[in-house]
Amino acid sequence: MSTRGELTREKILDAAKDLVMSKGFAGTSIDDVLKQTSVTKGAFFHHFKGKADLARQLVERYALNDLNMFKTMAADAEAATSDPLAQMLHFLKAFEKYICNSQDPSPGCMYAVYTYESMQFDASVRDFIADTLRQWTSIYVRKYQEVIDAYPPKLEVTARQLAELTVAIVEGGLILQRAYGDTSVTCRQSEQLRNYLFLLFGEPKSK
Amino acid sequence: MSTRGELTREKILDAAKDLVMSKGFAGTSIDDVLKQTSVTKGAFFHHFKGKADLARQLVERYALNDLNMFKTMAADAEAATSDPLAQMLHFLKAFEKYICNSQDPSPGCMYAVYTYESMQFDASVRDFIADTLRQWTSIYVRKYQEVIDAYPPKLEVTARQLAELTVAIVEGGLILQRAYGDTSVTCRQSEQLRNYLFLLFGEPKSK
DNA sequence: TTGAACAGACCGACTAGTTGGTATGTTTGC
DNA sequence: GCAAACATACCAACTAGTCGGTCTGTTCAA
Repeated sequence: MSTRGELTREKILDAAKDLVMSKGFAGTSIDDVLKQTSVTKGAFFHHFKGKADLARQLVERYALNDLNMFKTMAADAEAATSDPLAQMLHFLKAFEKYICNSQDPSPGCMYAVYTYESMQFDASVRDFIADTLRQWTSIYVRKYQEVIDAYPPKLEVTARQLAELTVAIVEGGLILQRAYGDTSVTCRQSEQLRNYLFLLFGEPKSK
Repeated sequence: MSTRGELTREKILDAAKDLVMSKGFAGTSIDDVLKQTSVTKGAFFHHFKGKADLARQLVERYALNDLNMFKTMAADAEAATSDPLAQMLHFLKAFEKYICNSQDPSPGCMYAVYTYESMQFDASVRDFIADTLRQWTSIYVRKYQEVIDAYPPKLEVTARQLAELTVAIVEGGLILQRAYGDTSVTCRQSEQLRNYLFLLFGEPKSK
């Protein structure tokens, strides 16, 4: 699988990810990527049809990695306990651990980058982002529905509201984290979400 | 105050804001702004030293408007009631009304744009964003501290945590809102925050 | 075993258009 | 008349993208 060509393609995508994350997509030129990777123009255009193709491949790879990590964490939580609320809390704690232990000083979300430069990209890329984000929330929706079914909430809430809130808190946390240069912000937001869930649903019955 | 020159300067900033919000800063060229405004290059460089200066003036004006609106809403809430919790809820509802009634299909936060293209800008602009965001949260911190002092929270929380959560929920909500093209997302997030505050502090004693 | 045929990976000079920015002149309102 | 406000022509650097060619490894028939 990791032929020579595949290796350079990955190298390009890795560098592009870092550059896009710090300067945005429009702010990153192909020459920037080439300089960073010592890859030549010919090689670049051998692997990518153009800059738009780079954009697409970049976000598609990101989404794949992202959903994989997400699903691994979810499976982890499901293996640890059968109680939906305990699973959710387990998942959130795992996420907090991951974010806090990341040595990246200014991490961020690729979807957010693309969303705030949305008009740069053609509709299919925008749709892909929206779909991925929807897919992401819909997994949360299912989980939260199980929680709501098992634990009558103290206030009327829908699974969708909680799912969107979960995603929004992470996205918002990452922005503050980047702006402040404080790596612990997103963690603290996630803790607050757990607080909210505790107040809504109480303690999980079984550990 | 609104001399002829001031008018074109405002016209440029207005157009630049729209463009930057939809394509990002690096994705917006000076020529784009000129085309949109029918202003000539000479006029542009008469009012702005360069693109970096446009960036600074843009975000400074945004911060000014933003903080003004924020303070107006806060003063409104303080005029309506003297109870800190009731003030906070009043403020959040006013904010929700403002966001929901905005006809802008894909609004967003200029700070978020700049934060995700941060390496485009020099350190002073980045610091300005961080300072403004800090100023924003610190007003929340003071308010939440009053709430905590008056209403013993059901869980141990700091005013800072709640303040950051408030900002994060809005920032995250705006991203989802843009990505989905759904104008009601941020509102719903804010409602969830009010839910959390209700569970933490209960009903305000006085309306 | 060898060498012709082929294919994927890569090179880097080149181009047409765009970029931010400047230099110089003209208009406008007081 | 004078300064702020604006217009126009221009430039050098950079941009994405092209294109003819090379290098390296594999396949396969003789």
